[in-house]
Amino acid sequence: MKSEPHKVFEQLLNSKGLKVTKQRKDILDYLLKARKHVTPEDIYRDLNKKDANIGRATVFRTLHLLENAGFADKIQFADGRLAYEHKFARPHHDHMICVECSGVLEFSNATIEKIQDEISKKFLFKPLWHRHEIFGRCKKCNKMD
Amino acid sequence: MKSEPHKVFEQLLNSKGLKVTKQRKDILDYLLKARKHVTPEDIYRDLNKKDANIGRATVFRTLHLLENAGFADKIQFADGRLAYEHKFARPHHDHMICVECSGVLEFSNATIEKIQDEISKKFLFKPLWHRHEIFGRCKKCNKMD
DNA sequence: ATGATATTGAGAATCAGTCTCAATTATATA
DNA sequence: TATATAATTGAGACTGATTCTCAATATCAT
Ligand SMILES: [Mn+2]
Ligand SMILES: [Mn+2]
Ligand SMILES: [Zn+2]
Ligand SMILES: [Zn+2]
Repeated sequence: MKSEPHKVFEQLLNSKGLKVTKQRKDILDYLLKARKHVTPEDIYRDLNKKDANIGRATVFRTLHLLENAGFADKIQFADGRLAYEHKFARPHHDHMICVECSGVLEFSNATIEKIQDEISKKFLFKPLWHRHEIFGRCKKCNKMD
Repeated sequence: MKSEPHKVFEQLLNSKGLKVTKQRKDILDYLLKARKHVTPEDIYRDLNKKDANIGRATVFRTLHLLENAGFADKIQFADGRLAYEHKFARPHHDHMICVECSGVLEFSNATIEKIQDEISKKFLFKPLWHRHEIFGRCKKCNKMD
């Protein structure tokens, strides 16, 4: 049984004349099953632990594909590292990122989103996407100092 | 006559047992005079046009120093490039960044800032800094498509 | 002026990400 | 199913940004 996200992804590939490959399916799968934001290197390492070998280039290519299609989003830790999460059946949200443990808390606030749109309009700026990241110390890391 | 920011910077250096060097003064000066967000490479290139030569390493080292001291902030363009601006007598603000021309518009909104703090508190997250960047097309680039 | 110490720039090293290209794979069609 | 065509792949070279190393130099307290 093929999950809904896989179906949707394959429809996208078909509609663009792209091919449904094992690598693309594996990477989407990995993102769907991940419980946290994962780095390209996580994906590369973990998928190569199993059977198949998959190239780094393919990991990056596929992440870009998913991102451009609106199926994945990225966040950036305090040290610059990028991490991805899938967007299937997940509403938009922003992040609080711990500078100690790189733990991520998610939040969303309708008022903030509304004000953003008003500001954009005022400046005649056409917003495409945004990132709103709060860096600090999570509850746990705060206690330990 | 030494400007206030230079005085403050030198106080910081003294208080940390660091030395007041020509390179550090030149880089601060460059930031103070820049009318826009500048990249490390901008600084490196322009300062080397004149007399002195200054190493790339020193540019990065000094930017980190200023950033950690709270005297400079960075933003990141859609393609990942970093740019800096000084924070002397400039209140906090966030950015709208054009994905076409990398032009930057600045905004600040007290309500958004307040809600952020409330959210942080709710999650027992201790915020240190944040970035709120809206990517899209500026008025000019929007017209041209 | 001297000496202790911090700073410097050149260039090597690192790192994430991109590019190249020959071999492989997916898919449409017969 | 076999074939033809075009997209995809992984290895590894390459890139650009940043960091590191270290011997030479500059700063500053004395
Ligand atoms: Mn998230
Ligand atoms: Mn700004
Ligand atoms: Zn933490
Ligand atoms: Zn623009």
